[in-house]
Amino acid sequence: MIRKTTTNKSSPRNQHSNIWRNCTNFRTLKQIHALMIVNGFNSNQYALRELIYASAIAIPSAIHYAHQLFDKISEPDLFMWNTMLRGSAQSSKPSTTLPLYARMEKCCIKPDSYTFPFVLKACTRICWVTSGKIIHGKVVKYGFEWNKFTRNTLIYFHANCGEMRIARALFDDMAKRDVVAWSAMTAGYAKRGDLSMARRLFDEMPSKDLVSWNVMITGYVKQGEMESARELFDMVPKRDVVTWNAMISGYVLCREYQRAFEMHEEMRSAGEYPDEVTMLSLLSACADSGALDVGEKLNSSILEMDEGALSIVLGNALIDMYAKCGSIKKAVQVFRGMKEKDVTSWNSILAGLAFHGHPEECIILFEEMRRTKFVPNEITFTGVLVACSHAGKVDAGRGYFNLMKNEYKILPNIRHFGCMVDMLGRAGLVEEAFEFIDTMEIKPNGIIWRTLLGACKIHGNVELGRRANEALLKLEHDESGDYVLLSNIYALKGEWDGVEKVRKLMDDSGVKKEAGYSLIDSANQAFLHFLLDSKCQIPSGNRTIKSVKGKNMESVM
DNA sequence: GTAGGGTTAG
Repeated sequence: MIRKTTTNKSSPRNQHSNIWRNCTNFRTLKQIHALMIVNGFNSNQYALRELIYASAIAIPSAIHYAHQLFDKISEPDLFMWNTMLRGSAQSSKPSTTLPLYARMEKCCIKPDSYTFPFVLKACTRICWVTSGKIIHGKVVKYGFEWNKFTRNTLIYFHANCGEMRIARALFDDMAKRDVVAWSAMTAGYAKRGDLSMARRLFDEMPSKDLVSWNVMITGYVKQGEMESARELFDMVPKRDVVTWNAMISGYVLCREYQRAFEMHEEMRSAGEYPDEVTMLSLLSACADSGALDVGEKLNSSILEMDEGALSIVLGNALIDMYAKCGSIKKAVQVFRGMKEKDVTSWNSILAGLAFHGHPEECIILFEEMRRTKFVPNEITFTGVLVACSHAGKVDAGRGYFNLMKNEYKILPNIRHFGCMVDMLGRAGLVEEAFEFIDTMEIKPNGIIWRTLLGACKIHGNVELGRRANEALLKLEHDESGDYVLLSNIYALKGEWDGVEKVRKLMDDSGVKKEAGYSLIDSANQAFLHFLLDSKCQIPSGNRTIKSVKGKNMESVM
């Protein structure tokens, strides 16, 4: 048995209403909605409040439905607006919160003390610094800066987005600092890697609760300081699932998979139930270590949860785990069996096929994806281009590369270029690969030149090989002399693991990765106008959202 | 009906 992360919280009103108390899943929700329409309650304000609450908060998977319902309500009240903001902020798409708030302002609905904590939570989750600062201004304008909840959320926002000075000023200027404010500051220092400052706050806190302990433990875990984390873990007066998850994810991060698995056993013995997050950590441990047997057991546990309803994230993690453990058939089976999928589900299976010996199937499945509503992203194309490279399909690869740029407006990143160079090099088109590098909008990194160098060796092109080698040496001399030195030291000692680590470090940091851009859709126009109204400078025509590592980042304006 | 901690794809 594992417990689901999201609990179905009931509003006080729900407790008085049997029909809503029984509304615990999407199907029932739709039935109740149908009953409302049939019985003429679909314009009753209280019934609508319940309906919005159930779809936006109580049943997290229904948030999309909540948005559709909400759009049809002619004059939603403040409670409904706040409920929608709350639901959006905690959903998988927090970026929908700000356009919603902008619409609220446009409708001349005055916010109350509940409004801003939700909006700020969204800004924090997606690190929308500029928008969050504008919201901070609104908080002051409407006079909520002294509201305890709002102020704590503001501190958390600034601390989490790297503005420790602002967070500190807000914190110092508080009449009564509660444990939430202390924990927010501790988390902020820990996040920027200042563990000694974080620890000082943690030790100075007048009182600590479970969350403060978890914040400090997580701080150590994120910096790989597992010994300190363990020390606190042994000292903590009470543990919850988050405490266990922090430790498990820490051991996975520092590749101590066996310890992570042992922690999981220990956790169950202590009577704590794993949740979705525990499972995600453990599945990634299986994927990285090839522990198929453990992965299969986890799969069984997951299926016991919630009458076998598999969440999208867990389905995605299972696909990845099976693919990386060499069980590609099981990976496809999980993918096919998923009732709901997202773009990550497609990316997981496409990458699984591409990287584990099934490039043709990857390409076929990608064509299937294009026939669905799912829009591929930059990660999708990494998988597809790898598949073309491994299958030797040069024409298809060139086609998909252009499709990505022209149809989906995705700027190719260093991995995409790497795939193309690899593909051309493998096919013996070394000269074309060289010309291709010349056309790159971003500076080639070590991987690109090494790939080309390898191809030149195989195909016996001495002249181009020499040029690739020169470029590689120049790059390493210019940008990563220390890394090379370090790498050589490892190599001298025969520590090839170290060589690989340094090389990875070089390739990850040596090249400035350009962010991909995508257009804000028309639904977000209200948000744009909101930003413009807020005297935020946006150069004309620069209506962009940056997409970095799959996460939407707001424009830097 | 409000705030803080843990998370999957290259």
